[in-house]
Order: sequence, then structure tokens, then C-alpha cells
Amino acid sequence: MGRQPCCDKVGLKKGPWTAEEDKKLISFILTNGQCCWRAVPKLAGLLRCGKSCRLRWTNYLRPDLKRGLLSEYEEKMVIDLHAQLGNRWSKIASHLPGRTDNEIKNHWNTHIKKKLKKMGIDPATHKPLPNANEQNQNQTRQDQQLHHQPVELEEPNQQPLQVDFDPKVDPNKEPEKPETSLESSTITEEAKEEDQIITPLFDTMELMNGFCTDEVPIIEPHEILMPCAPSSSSTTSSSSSSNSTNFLEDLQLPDFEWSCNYNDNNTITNNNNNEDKDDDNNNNSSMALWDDDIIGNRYWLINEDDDSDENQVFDASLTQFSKMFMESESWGYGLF
DNA sequence: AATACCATCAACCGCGCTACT
DNA sequence: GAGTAGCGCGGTTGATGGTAT
Repeated sequence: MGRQPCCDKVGLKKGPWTAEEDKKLISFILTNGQCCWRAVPKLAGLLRCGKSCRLRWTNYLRPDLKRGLLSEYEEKMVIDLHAQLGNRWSKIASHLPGRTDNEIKNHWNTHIKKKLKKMGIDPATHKPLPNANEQNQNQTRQDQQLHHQPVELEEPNQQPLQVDFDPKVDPNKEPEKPETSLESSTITEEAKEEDQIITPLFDTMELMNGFCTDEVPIIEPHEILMPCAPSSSSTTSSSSSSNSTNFLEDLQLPDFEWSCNYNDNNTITNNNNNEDKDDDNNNNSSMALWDDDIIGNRYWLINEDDDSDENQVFDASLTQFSKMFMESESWGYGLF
């Protein structure tokens, strides 16, 4: 018997999400948490398939997402991780807090590939391109490697070219790859083993200094300035930038119980990891709710519709916000 | 100003994996 | 062990905005 379609496609909406749909999905998940995705659209009153809802949530609506262009340091991390993991975008994303596999994948295809080629590096193999004349051949080979596995080095001692994009990062402090990392990065190893190999590459503090403290200004709730869209905006696009409204303002954000702890370095105190994520759920209250993901990137929440009923739902829902964060799989980042 | 071309990225599609019965 | 359901992942597509002509 063949696989059933993920959803009954008849009558289901496709294409870009509208602000209204976003609100419904957010409201539902904030209220109920992430449960069975197949049931979400029905329960949330959405004419979408569960898969679409999950994608929308994980790639766009998730509150802990960091948006905007990847920093140079993040790019460097992506390149390093790609050299070890190949096109395993979700694995790569798991090492970049607030970034999604889709985002990283897109960034790789649109920016990093070009950058590497420009620098004479084969993005597929992470080795220097032999010469410009052979670039076309490499391109062809790269195109053939759609499902390429992590680089199998032809010569054991040959290391992928490491690219230091960020001059601010002290090269001396850059964690050295374990000697066995590439040899063992046949990636068929167990995930734990893999994490053990990769995680030490990116010291947590360095990571934080690398982009969190630089790019995530710590601001107090009262300092937040919500961008307001022109009232004439009539777009129905799900694009975050085009449908700013006053929805967030109605959320009475100051009533939030933010339990975010920053240390002296403005880094997020969070000791979560994949193994003890559940154990930490109850006692780890460190959440970066006031970093840019909520403030700078959640302006899609603002909506011109002054729908008091929905806002009430949100007000109630937001009290569960912290809990939802703790339950979110996204807090399994190995870096924390 | 109009059109063509290009770049970007959100969303979709199909497959694989895992858990459950 | 086989069948099924559900989720996650990676590749691809298509809409949109920007730039060049």
C-alpha cells in the first residue's frame, strides 16, 4: 500500500501565508504547544496541511528565531560545519542558535557558494579550485553532487581549506579541528559521536562573543520601538516586512514574565543540551526573549486588526510563552 | 518608462526514518 | 516482521523585488 498523502489536498490553501493565518497558528501553538502537526490546522482553523503549518512555524514563526543575514562568524561556522557534515543542513543549523536549516541552506546556495568560488574554493569539496580553467568542470562535478556526502579526502592529510572570514576573530583562539574530525566525519557515526567531534570547534563563549553580543543588542522592554507600518498597507503577503501593524502593541508586553538571565558578558545563560533538555525544562529559566528574535523580528505580530478577542487569546497565551519556550525543541542546541 | 534579467528566500514536494500497533 | 502514521530533512520551485538595459 502506498504512502498516503500528508494531508487531504482538496480545499487546502497553498502559497504564502497571510498575517491572519500566522496569527491563528501562533495563537494555537502558544496556547497548546507543539502537538500533533496533522491536527494543528483543523484545531487552529487553518486551511493548511499540518506539514505546511510545521514548516511555517519552524522556519518563520518560532519565537527563538534569529533573522537577518548571517554574520561573518556564522558564515564561517556554516562553512566549517559543511566541510564536516556536507549538506546536512539541519545538523548545521543545530549549531547555529536561532537559525533554521532552510535559512542556512538558502544562504549557502545564494551567498556562500559564490563567495567560496570567488575565493577559488570549491564549495562542494572545500578544496582550492585547481585553476580558473577548471572551474566549469568543478561546477559540473558540484552539480552532480546533489546528494554529496561529506568530503572524503583523497589524501588523508589534506585538510579542507579553512577560511577565516572574520578578522575580529582571533585566529589563535579559533578552536583547532580535532585531528580525527575529518577522518571520522564519514558522518555515518552516531549522532552523539558527531556532536562530540563538532561541538568543541565552537567554544560557547566565543560563539556568543562572535555574534550574540555583537548583533543582539540587549535592550529593556521599555526601550523597544515597534516599527509601525503605514496604515495604508493592504498587502496580504506573509512577508514579515510588509504587514506591520499594531498587533504587538496590544499584547501588553510588559506584562510578560520574562525570565531571561544574562551574565556580565551579555550572553545568555543556558546550560541546555540535548541530553538533559527535559531535565532543565523546569529549572532553566534562561531565555533570550528579549534578543532580536522577539524584538526585531517579530514585528509580524503587529497587525492592524484590532481584534480584541484574538488579543485576549494572545494575552492568555503569552503567559504560557515561557513554558512553550522550554518545551521547544529548539532549546536542544548543543551549544548551550 | 518599459522590459528583461537576476537574486533572494519562503514554501512545497517527495522521500527516509522512527515509533507504534 | 509488516503495515501504518507522523515528522523531519534535503532538494527544488516559484513569487517577489531589485537592477540593468
